[in-house]
Amino acid sequence: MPTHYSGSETERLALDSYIKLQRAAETSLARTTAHLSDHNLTTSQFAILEALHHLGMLSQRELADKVLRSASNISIVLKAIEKRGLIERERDPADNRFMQVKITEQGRGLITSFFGQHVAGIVDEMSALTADEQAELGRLCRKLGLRR
Amino acid sequence: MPTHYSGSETERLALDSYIKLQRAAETSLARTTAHLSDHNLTTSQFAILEALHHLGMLSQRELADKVLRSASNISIVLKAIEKRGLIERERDPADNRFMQVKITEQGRGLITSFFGQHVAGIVDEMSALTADEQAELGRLCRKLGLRR
DNA sequence: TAATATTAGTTAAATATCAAACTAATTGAC
DNA sequence: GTCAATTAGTTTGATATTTAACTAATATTA
Repeated sequence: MPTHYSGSETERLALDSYIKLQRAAETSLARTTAHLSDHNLTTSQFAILEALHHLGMLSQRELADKVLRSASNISIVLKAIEKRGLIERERDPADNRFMQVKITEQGRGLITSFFGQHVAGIVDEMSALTADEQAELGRLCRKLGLRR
Repeated sequence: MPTHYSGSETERLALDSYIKLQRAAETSLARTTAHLSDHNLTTSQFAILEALHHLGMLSQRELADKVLRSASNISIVLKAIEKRGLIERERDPADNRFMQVKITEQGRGLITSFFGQHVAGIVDEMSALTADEQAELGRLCRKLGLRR
């Protein structure tokens, strides 16, 4: 017979809010990124292109920190979108360890071609909550994320 | 020159709460599952074992629905933990399409050996928020996740 | 300045992930 | 009752992801 979890009220509350947070983030992400395959982009590729589009030239280290991925992961995803001509990179002359990564005109064209719809999808997704609720969700998530 | 996003207030609010939700979920997940490697378990393997531990015997389809993964993914992750003796499965005699997947004593022993610490880690993680805030976060996430 | 430590990036090996194509079993429609 | 449609699960091919081991470049320090 399976034993269902039954701890203190504190535990139940923490586990319940934790799992709801994970579920909401996962389903919202899935719904708002489903359209990316129409442009032959993965979520990871899009995240990198978006960062480069909005922030300009970045090193791979900075990119890794922005999108919360390992350096090796960035290396591999960049290789794919570089081959496709969406980004380009070269060594920093001032410090040859660094790569200077930037989005190409083609990459910028691709992003801008659907960025409006992408944002509209996120606005629609979040419209399940009122403006006050969205603000409160943001506040709670920031407080949780900034922990430690 | 990078152009930073600047849309309506509605858009800014939606994008801001959306990205904070994604960030909080990702960092909380990373922090609360970091210890799993001590037991040679991946997050996916743990999610499946946990579901089987708490819910008893499940088909692979049910398991896929529980952990929000594709059927093919379940198939592959189960193969790994089956080889390790943590789960076992056999065809359902009543309907030979179904597999009946269940956790083994060894699997149950492994889970129970650290489940207390796992829960404690989640409680600690969520303790960045007050009880009222956790309840509100849960409510907002549920409302968002149940969308449509 | 020479040895050491740190940092950026790549590669390798392992697992995860999905969609699509597939097999096998059951259900439904006629 | 037979054939079509559906459902469960597996395999394949592609990309993602991490850690660890590695190379190359810069910084530190003695």
